[in-house]
Amino acid sequence: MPELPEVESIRIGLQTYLVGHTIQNVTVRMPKMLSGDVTHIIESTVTGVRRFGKGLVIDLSNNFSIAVHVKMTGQLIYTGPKVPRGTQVSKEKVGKLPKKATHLIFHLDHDAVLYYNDQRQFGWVKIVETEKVFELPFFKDLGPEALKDLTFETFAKILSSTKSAIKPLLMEQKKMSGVGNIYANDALYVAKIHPKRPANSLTKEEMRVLFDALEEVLKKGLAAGGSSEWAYVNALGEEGSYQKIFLVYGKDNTPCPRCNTVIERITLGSRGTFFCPTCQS
DNA sequence: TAAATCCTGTCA
DNA sequence: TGACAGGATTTA
Repeated sequence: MPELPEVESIRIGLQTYLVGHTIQNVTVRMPKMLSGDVTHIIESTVTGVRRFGKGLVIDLSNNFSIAVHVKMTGQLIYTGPKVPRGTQVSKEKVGKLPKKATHLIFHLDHDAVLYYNDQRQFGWVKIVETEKVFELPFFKDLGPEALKDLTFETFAKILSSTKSAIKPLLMEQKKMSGVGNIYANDALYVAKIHPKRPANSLTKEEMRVLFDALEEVLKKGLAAGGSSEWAYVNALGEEGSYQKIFLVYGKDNTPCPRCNTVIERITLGSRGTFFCPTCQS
């Protein structure tokens, strides 16, 4: 499921290849995936791509933006000239496009195309004035972002202020943004903290260890180009590799890398939660 | 704070 | 064939 490292990988790809392209036309195959007036973006040129938490903002030359949240299975795939390197995108990696789950097709100049695919249709694409991006519900209430503006002091304050379980808390985008199920599970494993621990029961030292663990797993995710356990691919349709180094996520019934205890799976906040019952207390 | 909602591919 | 997964929002 795309979290900060996955969405950042998409952002980098779009920033590299999409910027400078002009949108000539848009094919809307599933109207419910798109909101806003599509005529506002025709003939406008992409000037930059920003990311806030797990949200993306494609900025256009006419002061409009395309805000995107890919949720579980959304994909933004660019095909066309790779401007920086001057080579073509490999057809093998991208696969045949459009496909069944392709809901929006942005036709660009120079025979380039941006596809929005979404198997489960949980994501959204919104056309909005650039200055009103932060009035959108998701962006409006976004908490400080992990790896960027989330300081340890703020992190400690967030944890101290509630007795709710630490793992679901890490995933609350209004408290802190960018962390989802995969990296929350792995960070708690690195920090040797049980996912059900009340957040305010952590000692200052444990909070520090967890803060550093979060940074560590997110950076590893970024270095691996994200994880492709589900539908995630980057802006060129390529998979990441972090799923190959999952520590506990999806590893139930396999031995703990540290102590060989069998990894357990429980449901916490209606999310799959994986941990080592020996290491994490 | 917990449960329902959206949706479809996957798996038992 | 039915249960299940799951981010964020909505409802109870």
